[in-house]
Amino acid sequence: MGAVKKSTKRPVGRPVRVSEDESSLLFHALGDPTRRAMLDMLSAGPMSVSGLAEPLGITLTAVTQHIQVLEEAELAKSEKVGRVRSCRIEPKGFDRLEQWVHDHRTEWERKLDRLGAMLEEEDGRK
Amino acid sequence: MGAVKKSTKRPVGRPVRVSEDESSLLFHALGDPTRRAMLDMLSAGPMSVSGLAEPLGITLTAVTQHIQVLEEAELAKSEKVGRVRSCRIEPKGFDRLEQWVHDHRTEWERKLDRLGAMLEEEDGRK
DNA sequence: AAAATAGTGAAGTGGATACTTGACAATTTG
DNA sequence: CAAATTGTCAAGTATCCACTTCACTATTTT
Repeated sequence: MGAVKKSTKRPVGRPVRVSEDESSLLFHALGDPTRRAMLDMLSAGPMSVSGLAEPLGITLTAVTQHIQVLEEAELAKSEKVGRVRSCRIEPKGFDRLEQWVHDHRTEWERKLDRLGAMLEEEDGRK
Repeated sequence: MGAVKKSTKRPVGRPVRVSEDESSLLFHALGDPTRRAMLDMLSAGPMSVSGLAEPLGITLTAVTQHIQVLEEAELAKSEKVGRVRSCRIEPKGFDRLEQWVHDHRTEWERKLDRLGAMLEEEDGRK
């Protein structure tokens, strides 16, 4: 029986998710059209889970799951009053998105300007 | 032999993706930390696939796949010169993100202001 | 031309995700 | 209280997705 070889191989398949950073949570939450539709509905005012579920044509359970994702991203909030869970938009996540856009605009755009200049130079040289 | 019942059941499991809208492509692309890291690297200037792969500690294949996702979202562009594929940032996707944020800010924020007013009213009433 | 470099394509792996169902719990309503 | 309403929990399913490996092609370099 040979010694057990210490596997040097990297694991195959999707890497284990250790802990998700805020940006990933945010973009992931917004990446689903159903969730974006929910946010749009909520932009008209707070709604119950069933109020959201019916026009979307999905089950209450599905809506609850989506709400959870939105809450993790701080794009929505919900609280239970009686037997009804009332959902509403929360601005935090949206603010964070704006912040991200702002931060990266400055960072990338400077480069893009430089790039534009480079391309113009090339064109001129041709 | 009974007639084959026309299944009224909704299909179970993840719905098959038909065609993805631009927003989903965009948010999905940005939802992955590796891809965001790639964009940050590219913000310093164009890089080859292997140039990206090495510091990220993933295979060339993985990088190529990520680049494809970024290209679909119009966040990056790449072209092959000789045996090297040179990748760079493309502004279109980013512009679209800004547009999305802008559109939804007006739409949601109006509501949030109204909501804020309502809450203040409630507090005052209490 | 041989060897090294850079990338591509197809196929596979396993965790994540977007749903469902069905059984149950809690709150209203008749 | 019984029935209806509203939601929750646990578990299951099909698909997606972020990787990998391996075999291969195309371009430099020596």
